[in-house]
Amino acid sequence: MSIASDVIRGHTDTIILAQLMQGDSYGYKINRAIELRTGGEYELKEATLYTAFRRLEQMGCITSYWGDESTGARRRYYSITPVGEQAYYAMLSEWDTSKQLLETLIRPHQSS
Amino acid sequence: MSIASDVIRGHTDTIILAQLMQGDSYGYKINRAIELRTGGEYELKEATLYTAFRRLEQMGCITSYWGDESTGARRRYYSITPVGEQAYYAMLSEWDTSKQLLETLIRPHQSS
DNA sequence: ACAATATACCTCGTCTGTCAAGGTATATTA
DNA sequence: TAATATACCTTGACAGACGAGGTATATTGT
Repeated sequence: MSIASDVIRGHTDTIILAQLMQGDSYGYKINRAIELRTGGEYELKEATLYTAFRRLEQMGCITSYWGDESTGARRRYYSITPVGEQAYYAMLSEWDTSKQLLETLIRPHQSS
Repeated sequence: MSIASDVIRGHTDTIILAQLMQGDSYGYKINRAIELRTGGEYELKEATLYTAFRRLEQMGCITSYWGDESTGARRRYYSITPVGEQAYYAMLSEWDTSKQLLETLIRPHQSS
C-alpha cells in the first residue's frame, strides 16, 4: 500500500464511523467498501480494524450484535450510537481544522 | 491544544523539513515559527521535536552543527540535505494523495 | 473428491511516534 | 533575587498500527 500508515493513523475511527453512518455493517464488508471506494488503493489491516471496533465500542460510539445468518460464516454487525454520531461530526470538524493547519505548515513559505 | 496529535502524527517530519527549506534554523526558533504561523494554535512538543531531529538526521535528511553564539544559550543549527529535499517533496506529494483518499473515506456518502 | 479461494471472525506481540516529566545552562526582566 | 525567556536534552510510559498467526464455513475449479 502506498499510503504511509502514520498519515492515516488517527483517522481509522472516522473512516469506520463514516461507513456506519450509512447503516449497520460488519467488519469484512466495511473493509471491502473502503477498498471499493478508493479503487483498491487502500484497505484497513484486519488487526487495525478489529482493534478499532473494540476501541469504538468501549467509547460507546458503536454497539454490536451477531447476525442471524443461517448459512456462511457468522457476522458481527456494528451499529453507530448517538454518541458515535456526535463523535463522527466532531472528527469531521477537526479534520477540517487540522487540514488547514497542515496546509499552512507544510507548504513552501518565506519570511519569519 | 485543540488539535488531536494523532491527526498531526506523521507530519512532524514534513513540518520541520518545510521550515528548513527556508534555510538553516534551530529547534527553538523552528517551534516559535510554527507557533507564529498557526497563530498560536499549534506547536510541537519539545520531546517530539528533538526526537524528530534525531530521526531526520539518521535518515540523512538533515545535518546539524553548533552555532558560534558568543552570548546566550548555545544553539544547534539544522540544515536540510538533498536527500531531505527529495524526501520533503515526496511527503508533500503523499499528503496530496492521502488527503484526497481521506476526503473520499470520511465524508458522508451513500451506497457502496 | 479435494484443493484452493473467498468469506468472516479473532488475538498476541512488536514497533514506532508522541509526550509528560524531568533535567541543564545562560540572559533578561520585574 | 525571583521569575521568565531562551535553548538544549533524555527517559519512560502509552497508544495505535500491523505482521503473523489462528479458527470456521461456503464456494469454485480441476
